[in-house]
Amino acid sequence: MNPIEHIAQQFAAQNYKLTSQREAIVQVLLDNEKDHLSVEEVYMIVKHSYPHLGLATVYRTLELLTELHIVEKMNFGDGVARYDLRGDEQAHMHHHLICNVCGKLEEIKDDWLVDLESRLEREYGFTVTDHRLDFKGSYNSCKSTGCKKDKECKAVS
Amino acid sequence: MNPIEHIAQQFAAQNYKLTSQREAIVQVLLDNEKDHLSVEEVYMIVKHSYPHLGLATVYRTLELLTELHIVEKMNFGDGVARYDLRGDEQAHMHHHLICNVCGKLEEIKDDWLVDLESRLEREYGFTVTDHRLDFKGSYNSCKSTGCKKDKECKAVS
DNA sequence: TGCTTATTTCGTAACGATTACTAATTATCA
DNA sequence: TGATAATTAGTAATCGTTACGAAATAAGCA
Repeated sequence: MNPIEHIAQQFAAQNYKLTSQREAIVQVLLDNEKDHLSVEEVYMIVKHSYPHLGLATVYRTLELLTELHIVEKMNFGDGVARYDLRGDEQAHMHHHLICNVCGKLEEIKDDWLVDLESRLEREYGFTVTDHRLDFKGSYNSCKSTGCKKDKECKAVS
Repeated sequence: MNPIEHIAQQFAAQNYKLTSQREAIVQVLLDNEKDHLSVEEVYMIVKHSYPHLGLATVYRTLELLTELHIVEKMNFGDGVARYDLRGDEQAHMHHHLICNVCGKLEEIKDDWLVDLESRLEREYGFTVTDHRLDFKGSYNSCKSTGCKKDKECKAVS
């Protein structure tokens, strides 16, 4: 089953319709899976395939996708909400490196925290459903080569 | 040296003055060290000791305290910035538990991530200067007793 | 002490992201 | 088809935050 079909099923399961507008927005997220797009960015991109789509619809759709746990809403302190598609299995394996020099945001998928989470269960009586782990710092290569000019670097702040 | 004096030194070291308004704001933070106050909350509290203090001054002062690394600015997804005094040594030992049931926010000080951070250094060539680790989930006691009525629980969202 | 200059504060206007609202459009289904 | 519900578009309103100009306060110096 391709990703769109899978998402369509998740919509149907909760009695929501995957309209053409919503599908266009989801497609933008799929096409930019590596990024953490803001509403405005999604809006600009989706306009290419769906010129008449309204900004409020992007807000509403991303909110709905968040409720359905198809995307994760995040905030990196730059004043705008950012959204990230997330596979069901990745909830506990999704971390970030944020470079102070170039602003690049790298996503890391690893199961670093499972031990900690079972420890929270034991020692704090706290059952973890989700977590967030961001590291701020700098790539050693950035510090030496002045990576600010690198076009690959996309600042988030 | 008491905390206010220590902070006064940090101000002086960067050629800023610890005015009476700034001192009143810092005192509010010291008095509520366990909480993560928003600007509006600081504003409401500081009015008791300094009725004429303006909202913009609270914004400016908290911004300045952030620059001086005396407080940490955080965002828990409830649409407002929150601020937390932080000791110099705590940068890498400062995590959160956020309860989905009652909204309580618990602060945990532990050195859980030092191993991970040295691993990032080795495997990613990334030097960590700061991190953020939030766990969302629920206290087992909350789930069973309906902790929403507990006055200790302070919602953040 | 007085004068000058820089810093800080105050109140409010402006800004930008987000939400709310109304009318229009589209889908559902009896 | 016709009635009802869901969705969208466009825009006004809201809310947290920032910017701005004028007034107040502090610092430097003759």
